Amino acid sequence: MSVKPKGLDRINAAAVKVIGAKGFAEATTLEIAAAAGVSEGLIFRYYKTKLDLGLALFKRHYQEVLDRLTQMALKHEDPIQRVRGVAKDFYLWFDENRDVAQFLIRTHQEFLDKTEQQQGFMVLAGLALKQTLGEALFLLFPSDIMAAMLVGAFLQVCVECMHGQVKGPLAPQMAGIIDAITSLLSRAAPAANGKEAQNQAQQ
Amino acid sequence: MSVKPKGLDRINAAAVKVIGAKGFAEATTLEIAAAAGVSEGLIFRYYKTKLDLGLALFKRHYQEVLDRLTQMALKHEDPIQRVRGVAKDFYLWFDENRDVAQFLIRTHQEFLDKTEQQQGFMVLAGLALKQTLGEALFLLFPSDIMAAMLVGAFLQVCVECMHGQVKGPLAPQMAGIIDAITSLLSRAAPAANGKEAQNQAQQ
Amino acid sequence: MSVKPKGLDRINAAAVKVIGAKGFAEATTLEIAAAAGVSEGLIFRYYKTKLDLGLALFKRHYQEVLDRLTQMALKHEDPIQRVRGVAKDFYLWFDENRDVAQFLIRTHQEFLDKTEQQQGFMVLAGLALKQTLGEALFLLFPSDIMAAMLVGAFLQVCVECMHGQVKGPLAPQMAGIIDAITSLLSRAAPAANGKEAQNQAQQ
Amino acid sequence: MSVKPKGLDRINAAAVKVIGAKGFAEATTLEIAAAAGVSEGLIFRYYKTKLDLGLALFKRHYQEVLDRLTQMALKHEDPIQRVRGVAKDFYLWFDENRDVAQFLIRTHQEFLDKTEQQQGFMVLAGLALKQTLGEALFLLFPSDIMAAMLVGAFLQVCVECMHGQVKGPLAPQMAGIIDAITSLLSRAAPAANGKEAQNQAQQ
DNA sequence: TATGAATGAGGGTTCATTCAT
DNA sequence: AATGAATGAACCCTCATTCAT
Repeated sequence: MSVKPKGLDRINAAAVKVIGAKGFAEATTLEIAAAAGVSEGLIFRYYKTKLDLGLALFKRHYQEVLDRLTQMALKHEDPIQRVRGVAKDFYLWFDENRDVAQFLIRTHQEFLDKTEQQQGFMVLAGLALKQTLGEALFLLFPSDIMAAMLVGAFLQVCVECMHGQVKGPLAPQMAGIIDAITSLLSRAAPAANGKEAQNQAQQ
Repeated sequence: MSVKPKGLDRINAAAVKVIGAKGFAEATTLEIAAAAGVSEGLIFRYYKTKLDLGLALFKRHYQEVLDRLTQMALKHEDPIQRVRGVAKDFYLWFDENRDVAQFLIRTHQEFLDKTEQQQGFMVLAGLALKQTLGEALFLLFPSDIMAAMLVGAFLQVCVECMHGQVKGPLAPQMAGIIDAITSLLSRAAPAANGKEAQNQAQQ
Repeated sequence: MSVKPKGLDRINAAAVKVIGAKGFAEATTLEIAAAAGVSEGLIFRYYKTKLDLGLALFKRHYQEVLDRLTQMALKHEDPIQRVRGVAKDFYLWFDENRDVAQFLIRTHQEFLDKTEQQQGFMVLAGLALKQTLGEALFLLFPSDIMAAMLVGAFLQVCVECMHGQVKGPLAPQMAGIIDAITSLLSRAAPAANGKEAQNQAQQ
Repeated sequence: MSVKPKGLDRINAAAVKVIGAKGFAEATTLEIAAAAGVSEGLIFRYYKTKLDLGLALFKRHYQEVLDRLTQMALKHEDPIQRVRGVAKDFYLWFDENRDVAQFLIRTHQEFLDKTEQQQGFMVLAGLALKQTLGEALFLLFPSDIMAAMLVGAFLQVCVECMHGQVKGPLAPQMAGIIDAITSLLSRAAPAANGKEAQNQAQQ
């Protein structure tokens, strides 16, 4: 088993912090090196290019959070409880890993295109929606759009928090909202299926 | 017969398109000039700085869309109808002004801070929520978070559309969803009632 | 006789003022045009290049002041009186033509090299020295150095005035000094001739 | 055996030479880099700005020469001897440091304003005049004008030398002139007297 | 492994000069 | 005679990347 060099860890942590704070393009390698307390050249011993660095970190942490949320999803049998658990855990993760979260949220739009990653977030959200509300809903509304709205609603709270428009730890504030939504879903799920027939008739 | 637009107009159009496609930092003035079919130097006759160009374009178009949505909001007395009208018009605008929409959505996070603009979107969303669901809701849940979720849900659809995850014109696809949501709101909001449902059914 | 176009005059005056204030390199054609109240392009109807403009103006005004001082020199028979008259008139000219004076003083180092002008100032000063103190002096001291010192002493006062280190109209302040110097010269001239013999002996 | 100077040193030397030869505005960073035998970008590792480079070099060398002349002044008790020593040393310095001298003389007018430097030359000259000729003189003539004339007389010789109007090393040529002037001063100043003349004659 | 001096391609910006009107 | 939009060369400056040590 290889001994992980100390320099690399510091570079990675610094890169996540700096890129998360300023965006990938605005973050300079000099700045990252300074934040890591190493020389600029050392970065290129571990990564061939700056993009390599960004991409590697993105893949790793994106996979991490995906794994964590998947793990959490497996703890609940009931689809609605599953959504509730995952959503709450997501904000717990956000509060505990602000640096990584900020990094991922700031970069995922530009990095997702450059990765083989299967657009995990959206797919996951679509899956959750299907399981929660039933397949039937998607005969009515396009699943990709529904997934986008779901993801957007939860993500935007983080974005506003990153920009200081929303304060403090999110998990406690979101807990009540998530409870309310899931309880709404419990009642809406059968209703949606009922309404579906009506709406389809109207079209 | 359209008059061939010259100089400034072509620069503005090209800047909106290029910056919208690649982001502000990644868009180069040379690229913008090439897209406009003019020399690079000409840009700086009209704008002191690249940032000036971006900011000026942002302010103008951001104000335009805000005005348009405000205008649309005034057409409806009933808060829920207002939300419905504005939401639908928003996607109409998005479909008709893809370039501008893409530009605004890509840049608003970084440019809003550099403007005196009153963070219009979030404030507007918060206001709409208050009027629609009643003040009472905000004793339960923080208004800024609710506004963020609302904005995020509607905006993310555009974002996914920009990235090709969601296809085609959005207005037709969103119409049904917006109707469903507003009808859901009618039942959720105690202030609004059956006649809303009637109205929707009549359309 | 050709009618002098009004545009040209305004350009010339503006150029003298702007170049005199900021130096040739720092003055832009746009600025000159703006100060003249004409379009930038018009400058190039009258002058092929910016350097042309500067050089033409320099030659004209340099010749003017040289002529004026020469004229003044002719009014006095006695060499010492001649120096006194010319020196006093020089500062009168400076006070009355601040713009032109500033222009000439700021540009003469760089423009003199680019002209066929016979380095008029230095030659004139050398001539004046010879006439005033006698040829004999130059067996002792190199005439070009003496001329440089003389010119430098009188010019530097103008320079400091231009930079605000010396205040107000110069002519009144210099009158007394010039009188003192010429009266000193009257007494020194024979003395210098006397000392010359001694010094030559020592070498 | 001289150690081959690297990086910063070569840039500094090249900048002094190029700026001294062409003036600050006309000297380009590319030219300076070429003269130093380094890449253009390296300049900006050591100086944030071209102006920074010019100003830093100016401050350093201006202080150096001021210190040197002050040092020299302290070696003489008698004011007139002091002036004589400083003046002669000034031209010695000029001959030995042509590059730096040319740089300082060409730039001091524009750089002195941008520095906290206390306008050293003029103040020094004023001080020297007071000590040499006595305060009484300044009841007659404004001290700033007298200082300007003194500085101008000595500086202009350098300027003409820089422009090739005056040839060769200046120190030997100026020695006699400085002696003559100081001996003239001895007779003009009531405080100083015959023993000065004696001292000079003995040399 | 680690440094940091050095590079060079490319970006934003300025400005004298041209040209259609 | 006069305009001012348009050009393009050249400038200052940034920064990812390389390399000798």
